[in-house]
Amino acid sequence: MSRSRNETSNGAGGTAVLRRAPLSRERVLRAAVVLADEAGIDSLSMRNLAQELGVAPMALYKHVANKEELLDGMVSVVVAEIDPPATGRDWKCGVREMVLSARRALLRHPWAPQVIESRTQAPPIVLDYMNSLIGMFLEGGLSADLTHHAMHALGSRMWGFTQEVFPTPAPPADPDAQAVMFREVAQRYPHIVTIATIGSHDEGTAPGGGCDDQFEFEFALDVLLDGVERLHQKGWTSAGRKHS
Amino acid sequence: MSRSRNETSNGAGGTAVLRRAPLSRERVLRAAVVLADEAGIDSLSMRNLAQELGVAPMALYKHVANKEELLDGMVSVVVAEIDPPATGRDWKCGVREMVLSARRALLRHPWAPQVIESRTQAPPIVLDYMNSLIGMFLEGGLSADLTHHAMHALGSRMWGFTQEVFPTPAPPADPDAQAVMFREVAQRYPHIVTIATIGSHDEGTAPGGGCDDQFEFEFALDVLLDGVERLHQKGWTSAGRKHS
DNA sequence: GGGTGAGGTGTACGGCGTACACCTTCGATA
DNA sequence: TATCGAAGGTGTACGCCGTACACCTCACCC
Repeated sequence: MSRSRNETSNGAGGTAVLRRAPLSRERVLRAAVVLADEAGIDSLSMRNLAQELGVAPMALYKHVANKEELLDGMVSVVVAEIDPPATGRDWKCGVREMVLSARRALLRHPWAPQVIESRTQAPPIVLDYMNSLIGMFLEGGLSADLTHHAMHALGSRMWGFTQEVFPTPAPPADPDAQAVMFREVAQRYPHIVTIATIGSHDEGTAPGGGCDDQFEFEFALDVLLDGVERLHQKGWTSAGRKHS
Repeated sequence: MSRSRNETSNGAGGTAVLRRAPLSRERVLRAAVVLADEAGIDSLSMRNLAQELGVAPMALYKHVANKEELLDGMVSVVVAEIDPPATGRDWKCGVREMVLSARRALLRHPWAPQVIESRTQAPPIVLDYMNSLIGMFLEGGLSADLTHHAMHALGSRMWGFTQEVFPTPAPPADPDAQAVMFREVAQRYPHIVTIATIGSHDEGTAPGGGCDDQFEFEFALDVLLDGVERLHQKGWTSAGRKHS
């Protein structure tokens, strides 16, 4: 409808006449990230994304091969947001800092863990990230052997998230039903109730009511890094342990 | 077609005339597990499962509310395969043994990790499992506080798997292309190549060629358990660390 | 000025989960 | 023994999904 002359000649070339902002892989990926951020990953269908961009669904396939590649691209966008750590630090601090930066990026995109775990190929930028993490271990003096296993031990935590399997069920709204359920739960799962009701002073009624995710994450990360450090200091090699 | 008298009166009641084995929640769940085991989780659609059972798709909905509940049930079937550890052991051995039993169960059902991670509610048997894990920590003398964080730190590893994000890409078949790619990879990701080519003596050509998953799992599990044990011996509490 | 290739469109196909109305069967009850 | 109601199974249909394929348009270049 309203395509005025004003939209013309917007760049160095000086000859482009744009009816609408032209699609590009970049634009598609960014729109996908925004859509997933705002509407949830379940709302990210090729059709929805196309609509968001004011374009026919099939137009997207001129810029991404298929939905899998779209998801790969979205992961790349997120990983590109991870900051490299300040240089010249202790390897443990460096790794810690970088992983926590990854975590900050992931928290901005709640869909990312799930999508990352579903990938079957690592995009190049993802390998770059892993490469620099490994580099920090190696430059810190850890053996390639120990570094290898440390990376495996980090697992998904190197992306800044811990898959929280079976998230806490929300307690029922009705206070009576809540009391009944609490009694039943306490009887069948006494240990769960024991550990769930310490620390969460505000909300002691439901298992795991108020965990501090950030604290849990750093706790686990530090246990791992401290453990690896200790093994390093002991001169650990996998040979001595392989069949014990 | 061929429903003979031979199929009648097959049980205690003595009056049942069966045209085919009757459906039941139990049968549906077990068939779903078998189908997922054999054909992969992607082949598990309500339609496929119904066909496998010789039944119309909608018949399944008389036994499970919807596909989510079907998946919940399948997880329950797998978790039921986990053996409780021998009693009277050190807490660390007990936990270790039980987690490794969980791992054995999971390895029999390769689809399980993915399905477990997609659950939003824990079925009762899953809570039973967590409850008994927690019980072992507590009976071992660990504080509820430390146990709580230890469980979080275990994360998905308490189910016997480590989500291997970005699995190793398969090297190209063509040996020439393989050599070229290896050079490129070594240039861009030197650290990855460094840690990938140690230890895997048979297959040193591709990153991460031949990792021993079981070893990696136990390594990480032991780092965590040892770390927790050390904190326990030091009388660790979360209070001292919460804002350091 | 005609050809070319990149980018966008429209239609259609086969799959999915499942709502809904329906039919059959069978045990419990009047 | 007649009736009824519930439990279990069926068939159809709807609205999603990813995407193959043929087509159109139009800027650009020889």
